[in-house]
Amino acid sequence: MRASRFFIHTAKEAPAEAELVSHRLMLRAGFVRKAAAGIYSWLPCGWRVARKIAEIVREEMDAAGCAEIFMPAVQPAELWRESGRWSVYGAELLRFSDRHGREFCMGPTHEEIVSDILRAAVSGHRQLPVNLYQIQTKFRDEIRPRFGVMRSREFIMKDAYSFDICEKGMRESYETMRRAYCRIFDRVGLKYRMVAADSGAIGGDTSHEFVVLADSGEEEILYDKNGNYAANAEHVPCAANDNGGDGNSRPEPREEMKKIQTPGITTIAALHEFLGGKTPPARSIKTMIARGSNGACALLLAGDRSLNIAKAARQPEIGAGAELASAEEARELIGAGFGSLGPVNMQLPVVADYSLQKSADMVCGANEDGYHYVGVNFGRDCPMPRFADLRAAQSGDAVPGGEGKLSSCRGIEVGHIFQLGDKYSKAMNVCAEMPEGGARPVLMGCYGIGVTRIVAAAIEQAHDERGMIFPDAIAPFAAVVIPIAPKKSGEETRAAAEKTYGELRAAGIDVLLDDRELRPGVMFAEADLLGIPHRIVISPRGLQNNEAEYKHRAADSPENIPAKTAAETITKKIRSNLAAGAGGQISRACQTS
RNA sequence: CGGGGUAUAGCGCAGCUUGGUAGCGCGCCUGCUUCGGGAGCAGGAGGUCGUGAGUUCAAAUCUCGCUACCCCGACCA
Repeated sequence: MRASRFFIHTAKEAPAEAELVSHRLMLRAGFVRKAAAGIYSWLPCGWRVARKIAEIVREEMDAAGCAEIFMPAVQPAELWRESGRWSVYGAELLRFSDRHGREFCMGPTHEEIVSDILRAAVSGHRQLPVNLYQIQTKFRDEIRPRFGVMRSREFIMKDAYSFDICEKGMRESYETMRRAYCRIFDRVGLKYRMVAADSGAIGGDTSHEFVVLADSGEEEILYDKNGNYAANAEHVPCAANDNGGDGNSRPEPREEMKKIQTPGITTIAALHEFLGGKTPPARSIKTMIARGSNGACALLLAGDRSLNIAKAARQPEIGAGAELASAEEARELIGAGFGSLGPVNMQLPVVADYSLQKSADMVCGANEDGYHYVGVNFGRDCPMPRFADLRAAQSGDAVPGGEGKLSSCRGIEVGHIFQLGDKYSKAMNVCAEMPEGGARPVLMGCYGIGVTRIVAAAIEQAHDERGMIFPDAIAPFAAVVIPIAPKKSGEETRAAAEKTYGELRAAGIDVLLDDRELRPGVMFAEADLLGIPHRIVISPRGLQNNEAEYKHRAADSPENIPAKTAAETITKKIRSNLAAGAGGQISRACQTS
């Protein structure tokens, strides 16, 4: 591609609205242009990156035995009513009507449509298994779109759906996808981890997330440095024998329970200070009121720990749809506000986190505004609560089922694979005649990759003050040839640049020739901003010694190489980089559970 | 959805307090010079000041409504 005929519009300044690095750089580099909140046009440079990612995904999905289809972005309400999701999905589903008043939505995902396709086409087990995928625009009406294409409302996603007749088959399909995903992210060239996303109601590996490592990521990952464990922090179980804090130190009560006046004290930190620092937050009882389908319940945690609401939902006292009660509800149920609650004389059922199991002489609210109890002990001053795993795991907790402590890092979710079982096939009657006779719902899996989000994640992961730094496989161009050729005396330089450019093209390298005859500084700045990994500069000065200058985007300084064989040299580098990503050997990032 | 903020040329901003018919930088166009890290000089194009109403002789500026966008919050008692 010749820069003179391409569409490169960069800016020195980014619009004020962008605060995330990737968003700023994408706007400065002219990757995208916003059309509305969370809705973007993809301009040529950005689109090249997105396309390259999509193409890698496509190749690996095809190689894994999936068949590409293309489903409608606009979907009829009737299918969503059939699956039950029309009423469940909420405001994130963008709904509208056509001229006849028929209801539709913009697809946030495609289980309904693909199920409808399957039930029409498949009737017997001999036609399965099948795995269909598409690369499509999705729409989710996010409450608050932000970070550019990282959390946009309209985005491009690869979604695949597998259909099997038995659980073993579903697991095999899942495993095939897991491996394909590892190959995809290896090839894309990013640092990532596959992490457990659900410890499993069904048991086993039912869901994995693929997370690109970046400090600005919204997901927290907890992992074992020895590589035996990695999971989304939200899904890390805390074991019964891991009590955290200083909870192991005082098994026997030493103090009598006393009620003390604590005017205006409603936080653990304020209480700690009020008590003169004597009772650490770990021995303060944090009492929260949660309710779900089964009722309301008081949850107790060590004061230095946080609740994981999903874990609360697993308690029989609470049940599905668990939410924390509002301050008004708490007052109605208990008669005291937040910060003054506690297990002593608590009318609601009580469940305590393991973090309190070995604590004695604790502090808690007195269920009366302005009062706390000190010297509280379970079993003596209030009934011994049932202990359960309620808290959010954090760095320093024990590795589940293993040795040592968890470490923490941040990442961006770019892929997620699930075993769905018969949830949709049952609701939508996707059945197949089984080998043993009789029709049964088929078992599904679904597998997503955020194509456009990967663009932002890649930039988030690798950039410097001058701009983006792309891996070879997804850079807008793998290489750029820059002639430094003054209008009057640059004939020879231009010719040499053309020659190198031609040779690179002939070798199949995706190369940009910057033939715009701009000042060198401008061309360098743009090449750096765009993150083009390999740069060859041809100058009159170099040509006198038969040399070209080569610099990798991430390198500190350039090196001189023979001009004659410059194209060959770069071709070799790029080919070896691409081969390393597609090496067949799945990277270590994928070997954690 | 609650709170806060912003809206002036393609982008970044000033002007608004104290009303008088719009300006700066980047970018764009023309010319000359320059040519290894976002050039210099000279000339030029480009704006219904988000939108609707109101106040006024006069509104970017004051008042009210609307819309869009951004930020914070919407689980830690």
